[in-house]
Amino acid sequence: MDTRERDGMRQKKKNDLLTEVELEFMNELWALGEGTVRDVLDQLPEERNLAYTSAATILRILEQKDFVISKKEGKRHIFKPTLAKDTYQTRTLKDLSMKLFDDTPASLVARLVDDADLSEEALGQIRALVDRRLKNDTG
Amino acid sequence: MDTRERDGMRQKKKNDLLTEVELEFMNELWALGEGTVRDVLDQLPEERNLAYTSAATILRILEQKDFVISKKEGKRHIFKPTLAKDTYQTRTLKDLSMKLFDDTPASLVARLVDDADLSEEALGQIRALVDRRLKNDTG
DNA sequence: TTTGAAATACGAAAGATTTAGTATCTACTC
DNA sequence: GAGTAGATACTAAATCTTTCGTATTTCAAA
Repeated sequence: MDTRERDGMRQKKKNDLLTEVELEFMNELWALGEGTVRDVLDQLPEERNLAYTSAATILRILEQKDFVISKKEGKRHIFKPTLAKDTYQTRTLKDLSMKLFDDTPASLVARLVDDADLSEEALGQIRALVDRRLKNDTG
Repeated sequence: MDTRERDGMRQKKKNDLLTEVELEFMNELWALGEGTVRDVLDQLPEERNLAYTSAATILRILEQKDFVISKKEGKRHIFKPTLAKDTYQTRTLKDLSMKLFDDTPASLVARLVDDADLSEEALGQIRALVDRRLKNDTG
């Protein structure tokens, strides 16, 4: 009934994307470089009001899923991302492009530049980025 | 303890993003324009193997969440998206930009054009899009 | 008008995610 | 060494997501 249960493959639903809360935590760790439960918790906005043990649980889960590793220093754990934010950004864009933009990245950018809210400045930056990349490839 | 429970606001956790399976279904509806449970089910890939009643449930949930409306025709329901795919694409990009790209769309595009897998063709298309938008704004 | 195939309505099991409580451990201070 | 502040380990409740079964309804053919 479930694909994963057949013929002994038994892979645990390749979950290479972060959940909402996991991403929230990874963002703090990416900003910090590394940190303890307390460090991450202190980065969260005032109104977040998350229990210390909840934060510890999230980090434990991130470690189980191999998004972070931890080393012990004294009595506390220090957590560090196992992948760069860049890498995860690329992965996410590929996924989004596939699921919502017919696997054509150009249409993703099309939607973005059609967005009325996009500033002239942002538009200029985008153009510069594309130009640079095109030059580097051909030159 | 939960923000939504305070001071009578009682808004049901503004959930303007689709879950994975919901998106899968909306993609079919966007492609079809509109359709019955059977129509959508028939669009899904062979190996998906989803029970008819499961599909019906997903569509019911989508209607509860106001992503689709239905009209009755004979004994069956015909479901139709309440928002255009374009609109949802923009919404998703805003969300992603905020959560993973420091709210700067340019850095999202930066990551996209830095992706080695991106074809020359896609890059050209992207450039054309940006150029056109810039011309339209200034001209 | 009976009846049967196909549709809907409803409920709920199973799994994933988010949050937090209780128990335990650890290092420092006295 | 005993006590304690603060950390981790483990368990689990609450909610959300995904899936499907059973009961009921509906239209149309015989």
